[in-house]
Amino acid sequence: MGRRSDHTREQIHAMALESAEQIVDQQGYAGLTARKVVAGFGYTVGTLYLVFRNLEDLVLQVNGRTLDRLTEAATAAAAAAPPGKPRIEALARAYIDFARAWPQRWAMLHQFTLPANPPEWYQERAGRGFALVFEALQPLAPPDQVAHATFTLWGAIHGICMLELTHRIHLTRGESVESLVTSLIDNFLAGLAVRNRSEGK
Amino acid sequence: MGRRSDHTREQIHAMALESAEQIVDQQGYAGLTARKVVAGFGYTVGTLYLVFRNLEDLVLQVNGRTLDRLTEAATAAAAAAPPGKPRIEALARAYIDFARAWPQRWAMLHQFTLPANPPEWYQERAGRGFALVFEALQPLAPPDQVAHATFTLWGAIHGICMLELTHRIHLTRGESVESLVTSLIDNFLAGLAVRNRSEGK
DNA sequence: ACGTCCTATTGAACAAAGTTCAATTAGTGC
DNA sequence: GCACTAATTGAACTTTGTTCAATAGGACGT
Repeated sequence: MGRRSDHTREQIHAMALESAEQIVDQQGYAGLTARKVVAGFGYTVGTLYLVFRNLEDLVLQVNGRTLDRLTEAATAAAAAAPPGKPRIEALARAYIDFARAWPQRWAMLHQFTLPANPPEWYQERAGRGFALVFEALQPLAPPDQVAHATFTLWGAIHGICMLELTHRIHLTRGESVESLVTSLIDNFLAGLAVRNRSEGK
Repeated sequence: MGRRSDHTREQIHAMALESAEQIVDQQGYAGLTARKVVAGFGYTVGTLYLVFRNLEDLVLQVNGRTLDRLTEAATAAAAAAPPGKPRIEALARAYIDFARAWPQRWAMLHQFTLPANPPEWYQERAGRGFALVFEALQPLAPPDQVAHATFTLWGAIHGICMLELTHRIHLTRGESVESLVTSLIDNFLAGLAVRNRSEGK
């Protein structure tokens, strides 16, 4: 076949991303191949390289979308919760729910080896989640410690999710991710409050 | 060439693991190929399959060794520190130091997709680090909460390490991983103490 | 010394992967 | 209807994991 013009470049670009997401959902990152992606929307392999520099580029963009959706869910959750501790808990919950709803896309975020110099837009998108936690922590920590506490909480919640979702350690008994994260937040915020009180004296 | 008998199967097995580790250190998990591994100690590709079922098997065993070494370092660190909070801090430090010393091997631990049913020995080795934290937390949490607290701390420390080592978020200013982990431990343990005191009333 | 096994090791061969690009063919305009 | 153009193709190349018939070199008996 030759010229078809059934779709614009933008449409092909979008269809490729969606096809890729479907494959990742079903077969994981390891099951993603160039030929499968294009077969998913009725084109052949050469076409993929009209729209992406290479497979790495495609994966990077899929991950970018995943980050966007995660941020979107987290933003909505934060807006619906009252400020203070409930909002922190809502953010954590949103993160857990997202990872559970899209386990393969979430896993790909971490399995993919970023190129040496990740593009600007990717780092920007990855950082947006951080900003959400930062805002939510404002009323709970002294101004000069908010950034520090944000990194700590953010990393910690992520790490706990990882425990469950990689099945690297099997949580027995009542140790759900929810209860782990709840106790982390409880203890961390309680500790933050206590330590500031005693320092204030 | 034909029969050489320069090395026993055990020796070839060991040389392959070492060669693989060297490649991973230099070029990362993505740079690891069957032919490179055997070329590293002067054999050809077929030989690899005499000693490993496939590449996945090899990677699993390399990861097993990495886990062992991490556990070893952590055990030594825990033994050298007095019980209580200092021991927790020593464990965290050992984890951070290890990840910094062997960034590529550490990264491979997480980039590698475990097979559907990971072998028994792998899960056992992955769980040993957990036991160390569990013991160290004994004097700091009520018996029925130690396991819970262990999962929380373990996950949290891991998550914070991930922040730095994947360069997914750049830590600016004074936010070293050390200071983040220290504040996590401080706040978490302080919170644990406070909440238990008030519940005891 | 020599020939005969025997098996450890080889490396050619295959399938499947990413990537490229000359050829092709369906639109577009005259 | 014809020529032109560029969107799309898919064959071709490289590199990968994996297999296995062929081979070469050691061991052993005579």
